[in-house]
Amino acid sequence: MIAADLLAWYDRHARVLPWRAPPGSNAADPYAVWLSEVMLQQTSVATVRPRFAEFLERWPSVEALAAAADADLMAAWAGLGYYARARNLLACARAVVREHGGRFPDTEAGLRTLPGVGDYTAAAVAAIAFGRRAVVVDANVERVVARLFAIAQPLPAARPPIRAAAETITPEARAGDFAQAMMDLGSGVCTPRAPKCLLCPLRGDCAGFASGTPETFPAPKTKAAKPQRHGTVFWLERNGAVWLVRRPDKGLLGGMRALPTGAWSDAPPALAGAPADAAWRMTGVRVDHVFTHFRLQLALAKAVEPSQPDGEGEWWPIAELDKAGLPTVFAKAARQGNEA
DNA sequence: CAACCGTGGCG
DNA sequence: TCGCCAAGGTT
Repeated sequence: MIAADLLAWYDRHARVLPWRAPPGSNAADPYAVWLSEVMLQQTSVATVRPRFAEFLERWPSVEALAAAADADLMAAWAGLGYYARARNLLACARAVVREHGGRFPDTEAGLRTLPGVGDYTAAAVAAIAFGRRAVVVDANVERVVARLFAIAQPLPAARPPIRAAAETITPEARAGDFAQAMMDLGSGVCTPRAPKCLLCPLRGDCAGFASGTPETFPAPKTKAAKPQRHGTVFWLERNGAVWLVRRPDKGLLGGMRALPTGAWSDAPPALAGAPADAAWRMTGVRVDHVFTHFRLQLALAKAVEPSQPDGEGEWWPIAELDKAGLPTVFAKAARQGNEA
């Protein structure tokens, strides 16, 4: 009995995580569960742990979060990546307050209508916060199930059979614990490489283990090479302050505060796109950064005492740059721009 | 369906 | 050093 064996293992080995209800308690707060699930999308537990605590202290309820200023929320999310999550987080909190009286929908279908809540998150919140039976499938569950049933097709073709198999082992009772147990198992035992099968409570029911090569499931999807792109980042300084802009809501680093940049191209550019007339100096500093689907190298240009910059922006005190909420690539550029 | 969208840690 | 990977969602 896979679910019973897994739940017994979970009762002994569950990770203690701040967004989980204390052992023996059913007091999961839907707001905290939802917030943690959004933060955990494609983001490691170790990264989320301190940021979750910051958010929950600063915005203890969905009403408090819904009342946050956009700029404050975006700055608080800086460094976590996938910034559409932050925009959707705010839109979702406001929808819950305005359209649902401040209470999260308690069904998978109701949750699924909220911004930033997809199939996985709707199922996870329904199961963990509301005790609903829901089939929760994330990357951990995909791997565990592909091995349990020795599903050999490559992703994403393997998703429908994986989901069908997950459906057959999801219990009616304790569906939230079952989902978290599957994720704990995938994270710590049924790992992508070198799975620890000798520690696994499901070893006896695992077709992948029986095959002798459990680590080959699921077959990986082929990944495209990352192209190299280039651009210029502008450090514009006056009276101990630097000129910052806000990026458009859509696209890369959307909605985030940033240093001005020119357009990006396939080859090292010059000063096109400078935010003001000034005695620009190419510093020779290069800022390298890797995004999900391309590499970027920014050449750092620097100037002081310019004319009034073109367009919208703000002079930000250099001594307080750590409070500006810059995405990592611009935090790196700013640190080097200040020294160059 | 596939492209787009960040970042940090680890082997 | 570098590729892989993570509690995915949107278009």
